[in-house]
Amino acid sequence: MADTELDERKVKILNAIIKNYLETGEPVGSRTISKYTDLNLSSATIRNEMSDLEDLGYIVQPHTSAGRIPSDKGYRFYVNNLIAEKDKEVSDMQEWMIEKTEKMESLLKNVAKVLATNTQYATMVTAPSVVSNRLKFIQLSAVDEKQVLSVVVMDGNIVKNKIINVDKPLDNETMLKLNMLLNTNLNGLAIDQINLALITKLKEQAGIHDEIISQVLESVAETITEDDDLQVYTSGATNIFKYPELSDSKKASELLDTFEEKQSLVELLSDKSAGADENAIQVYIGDESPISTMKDCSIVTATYELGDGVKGTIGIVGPKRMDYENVVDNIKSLKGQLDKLLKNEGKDS
Amino acid sequence: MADTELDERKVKILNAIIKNYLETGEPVGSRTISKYTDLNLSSATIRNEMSDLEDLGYIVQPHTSAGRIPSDKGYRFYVNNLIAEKDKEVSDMQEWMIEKTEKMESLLKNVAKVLATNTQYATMVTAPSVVSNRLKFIQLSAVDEKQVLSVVVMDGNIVKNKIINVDKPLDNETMLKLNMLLNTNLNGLAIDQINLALITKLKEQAGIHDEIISQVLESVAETITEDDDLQVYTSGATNIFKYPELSDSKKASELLDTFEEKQSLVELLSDKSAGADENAIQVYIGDESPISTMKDCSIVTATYELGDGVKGTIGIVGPKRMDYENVVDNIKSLKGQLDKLLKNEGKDS
DNA sequence: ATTAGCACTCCAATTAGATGAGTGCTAACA
DNA sequence: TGTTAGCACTCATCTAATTGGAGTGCTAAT
Repeated sequence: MADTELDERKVKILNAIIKNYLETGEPVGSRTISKYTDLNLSSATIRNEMSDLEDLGYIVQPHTSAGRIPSDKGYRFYVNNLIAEKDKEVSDMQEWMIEKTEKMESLLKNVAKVLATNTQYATMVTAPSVVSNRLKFIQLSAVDEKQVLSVVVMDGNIVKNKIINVDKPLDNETMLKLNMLLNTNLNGLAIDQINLALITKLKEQAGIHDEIISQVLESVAETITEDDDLQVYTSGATNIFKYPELSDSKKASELLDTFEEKQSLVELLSDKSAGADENAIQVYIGDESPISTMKDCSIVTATYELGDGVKGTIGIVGPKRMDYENVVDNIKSLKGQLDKLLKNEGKDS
Repeated sequence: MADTELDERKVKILNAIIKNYLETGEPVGSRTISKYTDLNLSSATIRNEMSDLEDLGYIVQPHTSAGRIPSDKGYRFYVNNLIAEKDKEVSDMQEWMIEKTEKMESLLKNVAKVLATNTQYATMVTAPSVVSNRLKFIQLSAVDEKQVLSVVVMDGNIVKNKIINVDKPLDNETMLKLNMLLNTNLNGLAIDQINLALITKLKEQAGIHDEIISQVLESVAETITEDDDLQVYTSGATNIFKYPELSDSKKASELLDTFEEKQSLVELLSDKSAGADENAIQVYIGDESPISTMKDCSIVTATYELGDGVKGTIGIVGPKRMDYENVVDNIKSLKGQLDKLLKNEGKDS
């Protein structure tokens, strides 16, 4: 549709306006464009074209007799073209990051940090959602008379533990039996494969200890789903102060608040409403954002995968005039690396 | 010393000035004090006294012909008196918080949050330092051929795990033996009790598996000390926007940065230089702060204990005109609860 | 279709008063 | 001797008026 209403010259001018605005953050006038582009057109001509572009809704004037700035529609046009263009290459950088992959947690923290440093925007990364991730290992151990420790290891060496209280001590034999039972039946299963039938079967086999099994299972489920909703690592939130249009006290405070609160970030990152292609990079511009405190921002998100199921999400929040090109590149690169890193289960330590 | 250079009337006036400034955040003038206090003195007299107080360094004028605001020395005087006065009572509130004590981590997050909500300042809490904390339980398990999972449980149910790579698979028997060895020798020991002699002894007993033992021990040490330095939970950092004197773009950005970076917070919270009494509440006012970005803030910290050794620290950062009284009360109350909660090892779930 | 020229608009920065809270000092008073 | 009233003075803050300049829209000429 854009192709029909914009001729080539308008596209060029629009791009020039946006690029210039991305750099300066100031409204851009006709004279600037007249020189900035290689079109060799006078400012007057540019003015006419700009007037058209404004009518079409791609740019707006903050006030009469100011330059133009891109509207959300303008940004959208720019981004769409950009992504279409860039969808081939996935560069390899930041390899160094992989060294420090001791734990999922520190890995993700690092990812957020690297991304924030590279882009100078605020970033966030969700921990892989364990849905459709596979169990690798389960172990119960008696810590003392009344406490049992359950350790669950998932693919990708995500380890979770939980302490369960029991009424009376479990003897060694029972412990062994339960461990055997759990491992033989559950190993290699994805979470959503643990259904009621399986649970019933397990309980039967546990005999008089069925109650313990159910407690354990409950705790396993709990262990896994627990506060997965809350596992978001953020970094570079204070970068927003680098952009005057976001750093007035009220806006900055609200923004930083949502970054600290994290809950709404989870919702944002797990938002599947808009995007058709699950696997692609999502861009929310201004009002497109599902979070009201980010109406003046743009958000770029992408999901990374592990094994078969969809896993986690990385996201970047910045001003609308963010350097989409750089951001998309960075996210793609990181996404690629995470995919690779997490699928390769041999790698760990 | 303060007693010698300040007579009772000056103290009253100084207190009045500080209290008023705590409320308003505006420089306070002589007329205000003249009415505010029950001294029945004219503004002129107050002016004379204020002039004296300024000479003595307790208050300063932001500029000629403005009211006075407390200097760091003034705050210090106020705080010293305050704490001396309040050192008896430890109130009990926020009992509800205890319910959610599933894990140390979420507990501490909650502590930070509660404190931030109650005080409206920025707060931070360090995880208990495991030095001189006792080992309760160790378990090694083979996850697959090349990976061994080590789980370490400390007093207070702090659980840490780590995956160790091994060259060749360990058979069940060896595993059992190693577990036995580790648990019989190490359980109940504090970290600093695991010395070279003990390690040598363990290795000897492990026979041909001494290398594995040393790997495991290394990993245990690593597991425990790992990034304990980095375990700081913060909350309410954005509260600083509530205080105009801190919320100009530059200051706010720097402050929030140190809160995000966390590393310097660790140093701050583990700073033992100033305070004589380890167990008391520490107050840093303005320049007394070891962190340069907090020169315009005041910081209140306190340590909480578990078992025998010193444990973690809680801290509050706010404007110099913070409500010291409320803050101290809150910290004391929380400190008391944490002490109680963590010492009582029966409680868990 | 493009361009030069010009009047017009409006933001942003500057300046000039005006305001008022607060001080320091002096002189009078109890 | 300590306290108070009075007064001149300072200085941040607020308001309004002034200005400069960037940028536009329109028109007429090329």
